[in-house]
Amino acid sequence: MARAAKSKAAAVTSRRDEIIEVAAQVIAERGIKGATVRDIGQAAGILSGSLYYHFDSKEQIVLELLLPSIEEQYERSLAIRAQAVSPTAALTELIRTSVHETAKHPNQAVILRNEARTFRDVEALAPVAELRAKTVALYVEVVNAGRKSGEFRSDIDVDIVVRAMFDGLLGAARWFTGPRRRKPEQVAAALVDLYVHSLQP
Amino acid sequence: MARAAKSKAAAVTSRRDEIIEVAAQVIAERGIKGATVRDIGQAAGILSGSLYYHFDSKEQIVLELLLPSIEEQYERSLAIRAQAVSPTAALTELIRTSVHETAKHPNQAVILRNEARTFRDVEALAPVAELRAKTVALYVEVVNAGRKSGEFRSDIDVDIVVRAMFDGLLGAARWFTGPRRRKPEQVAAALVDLYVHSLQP
Amino acid sequence: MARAAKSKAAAVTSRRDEIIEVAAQVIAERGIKGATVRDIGQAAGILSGSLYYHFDSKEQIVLELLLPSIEEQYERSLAIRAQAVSPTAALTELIRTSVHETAKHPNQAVILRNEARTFRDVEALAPVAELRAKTVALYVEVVNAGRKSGEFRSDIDVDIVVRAMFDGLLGAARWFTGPRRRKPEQVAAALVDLYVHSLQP
Amino acid sequence: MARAAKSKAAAVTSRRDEIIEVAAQVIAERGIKGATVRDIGQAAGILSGSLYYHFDSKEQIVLELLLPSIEEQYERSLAIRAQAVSPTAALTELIRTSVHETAKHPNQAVILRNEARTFRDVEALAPVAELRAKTVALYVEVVNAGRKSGEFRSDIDVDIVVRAMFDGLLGAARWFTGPRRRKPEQVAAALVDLYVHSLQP
DNA sequence: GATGAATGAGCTTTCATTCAT
DNA sequence: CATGAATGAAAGCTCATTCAT
Repeated sequence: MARAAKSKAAAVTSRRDEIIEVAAQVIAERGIKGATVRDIGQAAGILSGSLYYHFDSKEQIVLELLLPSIEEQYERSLAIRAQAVSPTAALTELIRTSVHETAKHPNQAVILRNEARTFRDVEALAPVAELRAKTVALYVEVVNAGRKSGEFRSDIDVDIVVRAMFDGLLGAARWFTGPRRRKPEQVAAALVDLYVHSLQP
Repeated sequence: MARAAKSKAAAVTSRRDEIIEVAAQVIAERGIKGATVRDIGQAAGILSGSLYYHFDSKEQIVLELLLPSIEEQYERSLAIRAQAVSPTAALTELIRTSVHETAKHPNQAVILRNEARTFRDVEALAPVAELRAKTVALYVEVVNAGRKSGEFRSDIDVDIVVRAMFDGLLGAARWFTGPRRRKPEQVAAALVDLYVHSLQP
Repeated sequence: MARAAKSKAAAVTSRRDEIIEVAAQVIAERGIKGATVRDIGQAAGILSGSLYYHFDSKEQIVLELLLPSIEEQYERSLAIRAQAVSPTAALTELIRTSVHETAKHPNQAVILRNEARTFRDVEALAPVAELRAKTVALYVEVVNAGRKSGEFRSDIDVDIVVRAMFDGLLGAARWFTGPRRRKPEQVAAALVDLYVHSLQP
Repeated sequence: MARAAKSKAAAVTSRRDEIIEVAAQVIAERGIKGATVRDIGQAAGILSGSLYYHFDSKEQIVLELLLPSIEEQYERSLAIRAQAVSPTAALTELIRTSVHETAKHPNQAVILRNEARTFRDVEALAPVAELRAKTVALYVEVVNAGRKSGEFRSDIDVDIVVRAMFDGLLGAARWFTGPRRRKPEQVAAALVDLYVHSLQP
């Protein structure tokens, strides 16, 4: 009976989570506008109308599929900055964590990369846009700290550099899907090297 | 009369080009799927149906709006590689040109960045996808040449570095639209510095 | 100058008639609804808008293209009935004339056959429907006369027989267009034989 | 309860079939091009968009509405030819069956008569055109058999006669719709008499 | 007489969403 | 929980028609 209860509880969350996982894949492939609720339903093995038993709207599915992973990422980033012994160590760890997170949730990363405009325009997805902005701001702060401490070059345009870095990180999902795969460590190492090296005097 | 003839000649190409320019802006703002032909028509000051006097389909508008600028960019890239005195000079010039091109056609750049998936999936837009792939390949070749010549570090994953670089360049449109603008030279300099520096031993 | 005037006069009617002839072909091929004014214009070598210099509407083109030939046919039918020495001779001549007329204007015949419904429904084309009805009535009268005179069998349902005959005649255009052509005399003979023979005791 | 189950089972096929039946009527009245999906939806009591829950396209509706009845007719024709004791008997039965089938599905017959061109031109409707051609061919074979056996006159142009016959049969729907109705037996008898009589020496 | 550009109504189709069963 | 059927709004596109040049 403990077993039954457990599997029941598991199943309860599972159905929603299953749908979310499947939706992430479909939406990563076709975009938010391009992925229809029929597509999502079909991939989940139910009719599109049945999705509305689990979710209030398509937007809500998108939100629930993105929010946990970027919240987690943002909180980890906060922790990293708080605990890091130096800006260099902080940035290194931020990049590394970002890449590993992307490897774990490549579909979410793809959506995040491609639909920034949607997050700005669709009311319901504002939290996503907001967390993204906060994450970028955090990167900027770390780089600025490095400039002050002398670890990073001072003759750089921080905004431009950080945005370019961010764009590079957002594209990393490419290495964890489809053909030409890489190991997360490999990608993380390459990007840490690229960006940290470029900031050093 | 020379003047009249001239303005007449200008008007001949003008209507189509006007529409294309306006469409680029609308589509950059809302995406290919998100921008309706009604939106485009309204921005151009005509009814959506009237667009079909000038173009066969929405897809054709997208194609005509993208193809010239990426063709130009690709051909310039070929010329740069052919004429550059060294891989370092070549890469520097590639980045600089890319940024300036982006500054000249920011809407096209935004679309190019956000809709890569669409180019792959929509038959009619295949030429765009193809040119993009060829441009990436050209960057890879230049970086590889630099590694062989010893100008660039040999301990890098070229694919990862070039893709990250490309992602950074594709995002540059952000600095030429909306608020927080930068001068093209400034952005070009920052990105040249970022990427070339990171490749040097 | 007589020549010039003549060729001018000829040209004046010619343009309209040219268009009508070309329209007949296009409409026979694609139907009244299916043939667009663009199609017609293109076949005539002008833009669709230019058709409206010559005609008030698409409907008017259809009307002008059909009316002359069915008016002529109706009047000939009247004359035949008036002059014929017997119902058998009359029917024979009606069928023969109908086939030859069809051979001369196969496109009109095709339209007449396929769009009877349109003539009923479209106000402007009412004259066509009316003339058709009158022609059918004339056939009925001739057959009835033959029954009274004893030349034709009296044990037939005149309405049914005449309609079937008419359907057969309307389909004759098939032998004067496309592949598998026949000579008008051949078709006329075959149909005279078929229908007259079937009416004889 | 048996009753409930039955009506349920009936309802299962019912919705699609209801729509098809209603579409047949609307399309017979206005033609394939002239009948809009809105017309069909309205006649079926739903919005046009809802039709697409049941069918993929308007073309599919047309196909499903025609195919069963002409398939049935073709197969019956095959059976008749196989079982008939003589060409005369075969032709008699072919005509009789055709008329009764037309009486049962007058809307389909009207469409079949008026839209032959459409079946040729619209890819999706090719099966209809094909079956029609095969049916005509079958009639030709039967008449040819009769000529060889001496039952039918040998001095006729078989193609012309059979086509005229076919045109007459296709028009028979007129007697089963609107005013001036006839009983199927009456029409069948009249047409059998007309065509068989005309073929006999 | 003809063109080029546009209108406006209407077309087929798509899609997020709702709801009785 | 899920289905089957529908809604209603909106999408891309077509087409007869108009009109200044």
